[in-house]
Amino acid sequence: MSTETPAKKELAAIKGTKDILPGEVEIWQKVEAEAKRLFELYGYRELRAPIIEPTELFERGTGQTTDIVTKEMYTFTDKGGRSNTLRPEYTPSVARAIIEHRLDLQPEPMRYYYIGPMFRYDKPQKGRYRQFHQIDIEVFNEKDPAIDAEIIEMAGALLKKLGVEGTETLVNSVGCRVCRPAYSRDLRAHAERVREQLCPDCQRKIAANPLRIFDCKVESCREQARRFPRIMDYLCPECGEHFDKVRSYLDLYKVNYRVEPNLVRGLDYYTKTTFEVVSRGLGAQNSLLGGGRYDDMMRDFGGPDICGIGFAMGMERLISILDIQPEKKKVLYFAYMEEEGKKKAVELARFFRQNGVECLVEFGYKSLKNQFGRANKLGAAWVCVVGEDEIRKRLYKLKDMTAGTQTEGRPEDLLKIIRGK
RNA sequence: GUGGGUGUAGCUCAAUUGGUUAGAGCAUCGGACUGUGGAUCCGAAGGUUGGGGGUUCAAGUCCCCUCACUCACCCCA
Repeated sequence: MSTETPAKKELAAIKGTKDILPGEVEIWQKVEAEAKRLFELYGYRELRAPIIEPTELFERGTGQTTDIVTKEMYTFTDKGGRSNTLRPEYTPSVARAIIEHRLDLQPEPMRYYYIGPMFRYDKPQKGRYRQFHQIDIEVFNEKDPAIDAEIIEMAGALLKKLGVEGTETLVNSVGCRVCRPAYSRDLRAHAERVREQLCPDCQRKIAANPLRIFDCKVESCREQARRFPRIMDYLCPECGEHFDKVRSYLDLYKVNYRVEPNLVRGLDYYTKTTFEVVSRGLGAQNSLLGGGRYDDMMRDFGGPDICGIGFAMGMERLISILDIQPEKKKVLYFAYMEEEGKKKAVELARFFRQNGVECLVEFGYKSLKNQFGRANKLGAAWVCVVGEDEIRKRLYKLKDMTAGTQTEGRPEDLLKIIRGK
């Protein structure tokens, strides 16, 4: 609105978003590569859905009553008057894609993974951003409890592969449409009876989300919560048996986990199994990944009656606790003299690149000393000198910047030296 | 949305009770050094002290507003 606003401010990345710059981006690439490799080992395939979806997809999928839908969505009206939303989570998009393309009629297993940005209009803090990235896993049409255990094991395998330590795996069952209503009713009634002993926050939660009272930090609330009914006592035979089997498969997979009866995920659609991996060192937002089963979503969308299960891992959170050094790149830097040298350097770089060597030719010619200085500063592994003598003899100098040694030879000879390194 | 903390050069930080022209290290660029890097020395550039208003002879410093970052609540990955 004001033209006097300083450019610095105008040009800043918007709140809750950030640039991932060279130097850090290599870590992201590494994590992405490891995740993809691992997921493919379990038979998962990448499914890339759009970043924007009809708003209704999340209203119906994520749930009308969730915080995500009621106050955190980036929603806008397009030129055709349609309401679109930058996806706040990925699961509804996959469900939509399956229905739209009838993937349930294909012979391939419906096991999908995806890595990409999600958007939630939250107030940013440690481990929470408005644009953040998730590694997402979805499996459809596998109702056997073995798959519940398998994806938990797979999540653990990825964390282990990346060297993540100090995590704890929490598992719970939230029941289904048969058994949960009775539990919710009893829990609410129970909380209502002791309303006066609860903090104002929890009094509000009685109506909104009574399960949340379990993790209040106020002592009086904790005291009361200990006497609240437990979901485990309400599970219907089907859910109870399912949960028992999940646990026995987790044991089979040798997964270390803890049953956390108060674990409730913030999305409406979960049924039966829910789980979460938390990590020390993440501050208040200690959930590294969370997921669960959602057996009713597809039917609710008017699609085939097939179940689903999945999890989402927060990449920013994951990377913030990783301690990995990106591999140092081996670069061949060209130092040349005069126009003739520059052209020859370009030509040589083409040869080396075709043979898989990363080359850097910078075009602001200065002194050789200056170019060596640049190469040193950039951490180049080698410098190839292209000057008058070299061009005349067709023998080029190659200096090993670490050892400080220099040899001379034809491009093919130099390539052998570089490869032998 | 609510609350706390912090905003000085690209980065990390100085600047006495409010008192001269806001400094230093690192990084950048140039030079010493015209076919060979790292070291050293010299020099340059870099700031509306986040922005706006107020108090004052005088504000980086005090007050108010605002913005950003950050931590926490709520909630979530």
